Amino acid sequence: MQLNQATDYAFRAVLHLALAGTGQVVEAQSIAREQSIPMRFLLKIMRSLVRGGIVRSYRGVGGGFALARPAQEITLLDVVQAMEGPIRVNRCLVDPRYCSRHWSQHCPVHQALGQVQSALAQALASHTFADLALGVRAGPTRG
Amino acid sequence: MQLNQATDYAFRAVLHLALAGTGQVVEAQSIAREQSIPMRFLLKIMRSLVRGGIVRSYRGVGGGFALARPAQEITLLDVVQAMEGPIRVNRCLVDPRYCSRHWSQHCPVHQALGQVQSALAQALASHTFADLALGVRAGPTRG
DNA sequence: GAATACTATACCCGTAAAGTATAGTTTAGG
DNA sequence: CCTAAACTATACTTTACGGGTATAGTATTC
Repeated sequence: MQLNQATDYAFRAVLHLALAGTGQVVEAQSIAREQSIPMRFLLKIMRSLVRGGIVRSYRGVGGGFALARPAQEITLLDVVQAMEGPIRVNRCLVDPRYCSRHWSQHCPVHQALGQVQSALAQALASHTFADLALGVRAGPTRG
Repeated sequence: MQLNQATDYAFRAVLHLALAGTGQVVEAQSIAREQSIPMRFLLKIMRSLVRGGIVRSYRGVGGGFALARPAQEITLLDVVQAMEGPIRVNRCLVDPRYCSRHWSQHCPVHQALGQVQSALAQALASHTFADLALGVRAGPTRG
């Protein structure tokens, strides 16, 4: 029940780009350095974010990465999904092989977890990187 | 971002006991058989639930397991915590070693994930095993 | 006191997380 | 058009953990 390290790094990287400004190209080198992310691992992460349509990449001299759309249109959920695929609290929610034990179609655990999963997705979707960037600029609020 | 198999089994086991009735002793053998859980693995799981104060165990001939308190006082959250420890969406929320990158105390990612985690805990806590048991008895509702 | 049923540790194996390495492709600029 | 900069693709390594099994032990009932 935990996000993995790569996803956490991805949050920092996207926030970094959001702070630079939408469309502003930043090279991996500087993201890695300032966010303390191992360079090669960051590049791997960035490729997932590119595939997910969250950032754009620019190759060659003067290249780098930039947000593919405004920060207020990128949520935590978008990043989690780009990094880890669709969220699923329990594989039984998605793979019928794991849900046919004894109650088959009408399993109450299944139903309850479905609601939990929706709540989780909604919570993740309610935070945009514009909000987060604001949080940084506003200074310490120690939530 | 997924509950593990042991936790899923634990849900089934606790629900099984809830259906038997609070205080009603059921032996592991029959839980394992009816819920399709490997016997020895189930015993391991039950020990976590005992430690977590969710079920009581009875040794010796005629022994087994029973809910330690009424089903309406046991939530999905209780079981998750008994099985996996306190939920934490990101280790940075709990281990300062993982949160001091660049923004140190006032990290906006940290704050946002804190809210997500609260939402998740609340969603899990909103389902009791009395509710789930009702769902079973009510028959297929296909949520 | 023997059979039953849970307890405690410790072990095993496969897979995935986390990170590294090597080779390749695109682009800017001289 | 060649070179260096910067991302891409793939594959590999290492470690940890999930999922499960095995062995020996302890309590309880009859």
